[in-house]
Amino acid sequence: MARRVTLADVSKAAGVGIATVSRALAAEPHPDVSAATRERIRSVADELGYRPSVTARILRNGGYRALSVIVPDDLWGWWEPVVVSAFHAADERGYHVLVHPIAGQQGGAAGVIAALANIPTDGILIFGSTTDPGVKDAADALRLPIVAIDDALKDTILPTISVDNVQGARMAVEHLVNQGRRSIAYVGSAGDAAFSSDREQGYREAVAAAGLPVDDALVVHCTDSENESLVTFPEFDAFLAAHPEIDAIFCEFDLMAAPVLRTLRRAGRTVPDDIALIGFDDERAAQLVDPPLTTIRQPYEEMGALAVATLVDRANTTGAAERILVTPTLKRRQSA
Amino acid sequence: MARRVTLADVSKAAGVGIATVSRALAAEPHPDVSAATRERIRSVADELGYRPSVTARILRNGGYRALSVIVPDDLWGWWEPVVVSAFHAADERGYHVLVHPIAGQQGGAAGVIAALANIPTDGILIFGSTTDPGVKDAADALRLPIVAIDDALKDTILPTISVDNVQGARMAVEHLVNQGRRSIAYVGSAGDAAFSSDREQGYREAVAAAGLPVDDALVVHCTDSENESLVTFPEFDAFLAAHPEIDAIFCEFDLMAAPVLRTLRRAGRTVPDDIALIGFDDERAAQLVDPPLTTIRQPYEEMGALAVATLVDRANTTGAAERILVTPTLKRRQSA
DNA sequence: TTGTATGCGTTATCAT
DNA sequence: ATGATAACGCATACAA
Repeated sequence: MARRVTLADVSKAAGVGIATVSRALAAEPHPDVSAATRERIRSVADELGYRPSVTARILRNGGYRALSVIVPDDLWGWWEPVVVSAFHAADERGYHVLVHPIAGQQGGAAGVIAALANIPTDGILIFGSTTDPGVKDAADALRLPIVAIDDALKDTILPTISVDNVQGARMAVEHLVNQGRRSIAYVGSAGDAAFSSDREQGYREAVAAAGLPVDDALVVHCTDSENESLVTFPEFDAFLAAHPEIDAIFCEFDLMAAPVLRTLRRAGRTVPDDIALIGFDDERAAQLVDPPLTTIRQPYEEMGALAVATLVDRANTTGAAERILVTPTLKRRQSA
Repeated sequence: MARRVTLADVSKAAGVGIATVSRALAAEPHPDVSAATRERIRSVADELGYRPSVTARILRNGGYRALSVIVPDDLWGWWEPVVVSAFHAADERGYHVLVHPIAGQQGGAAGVIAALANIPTDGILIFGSTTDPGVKDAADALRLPIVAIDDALKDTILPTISVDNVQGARMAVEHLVNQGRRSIAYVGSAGDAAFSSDREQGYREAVAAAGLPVDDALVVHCTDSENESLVTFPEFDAFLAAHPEIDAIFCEFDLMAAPVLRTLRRAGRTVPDDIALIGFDDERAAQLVDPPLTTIRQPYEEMGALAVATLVDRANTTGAAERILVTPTLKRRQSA
């Protein structure tokens, strides 16, 4: 691997001073370098294959700012709009944005953060903070401010931005009630994620608030299959058979709607005429299922901007592990 | 914004030489610095909030290598596995990987590349190279090697890695034929992308090779709706009504299968019993539709690794604008 | 118009 | 065990 070509090399080859070369090659050429020498220097630089050292430039000029976004292996598509809005917010503040997929890297999220030691960056935005305290430790070791976007954890060890899941669930059920639905089922996951219990709680609150009976029998928990071949949820299959009277379903998140819809279809039930269906998240899957899914949308744009603002403004502060809640909106499509 | 704390600051505050501080704070502390002074220096550094300058470190030590991956606004999920494999391939060679979403940045892809002038990077991997010659110009201006992953363009101005679309389409049709299907329709897009004509060509070749009549009437081109509310393709609705006799469909890409399946369902046709359906790409959508889609999978892992290899090995070569074809595989699910 | 010298923050070499 | 100093590659203030 040949040594890199520097200004000194070009200057020597062109028989001029280093400073002249620097001036001639600047992005907007210095006005007081003669056109003749500039052309000559340029061609020499070309010949030698000169490439300026971004690193040296940064060291000399200062002012390089970057934020690192750490994204999980799955959920791609979920966080796309968040990253985009984070980009814009960072841009406005003169920050670059680096995206680092965890993607099976050594040590998971904490490992990725540790690797940031060798990358110029000034802050970390991480999706789905795990319970792993190593994440916080790794960030602390680098003295980098960190904020998470996550609603899966009950106890945050990081400053965290989350959607208000209870409120979103209430909005979903209220929409169903407004459509005249009276027997509303809840289809949730079996896990113990915070968003899971929050959404179920919101469902219960809204059902009660509508003056409808809160019936535990109308709450189904489905187990997520490990492999992709999951076509329907056995739990929901059984539930629907036992409760043909329901006229609406609130799915804990959009992805669950795909298997649920398959079951409904096989049972000859129509959506939304027979049974209305509403999801949560408004991710890609919502547009792919049939019919397109009415859902509760997380305010992704706001979340990204908020994360960057928190990160930058907090750069010199100690970041308390508080949770910032943002408000979801109803996205109406055709399933309810 | 306070000036950054440097080694000199710590050294002054601790009353020791700069070198000692450097040694004490090194990742694996130098053995010949006394434990006492090390502890003292550490606590002083802590107090002052010292953060090493990655930039200065790089300048001094050299050896920093990075590759930039430029990803399009849509298609997230499509390129995820490619990026992941690129990560591993880059890692093996000691390269970092930076991901840059285009995400409405000034000047599109070319603008993103131009902005790389201020980011330490040694090569560019771009998804879906556009016809924009500005992309190549921008990369050339930075003297950065660039390779594209794309199968939409006929004439490549960049070294490009593509899946063999003709072969993939043939594989799809052959699979259908092997299932005993005899009246196979082609549902494609109306655009003039290279993959579009290639896949249609592969379809025609395979139909002919199977001794089946190649009937233009069995080829439908559907117009992509701009807004997301596209539920079915009017062109396909009409086609199905006119050709109830078909027993199989090859969709140009997975995403088209969602609207097609809706039409089929409304017409009371069952998949795969009545009509078999096969897609192309094996992206997320394939697993969400009902039934899960049998499809032709692009070898994403291979593509990412190949791109990195090309980039790194080509670093000092002139990159000819050749096209490297990779072979797809059949991914069997339930629609055919 | 062009050249010389300095400093950006590190680490490594050489002294001490 | 620790300190002074050179060098990484660049851009600029200052001289010429």
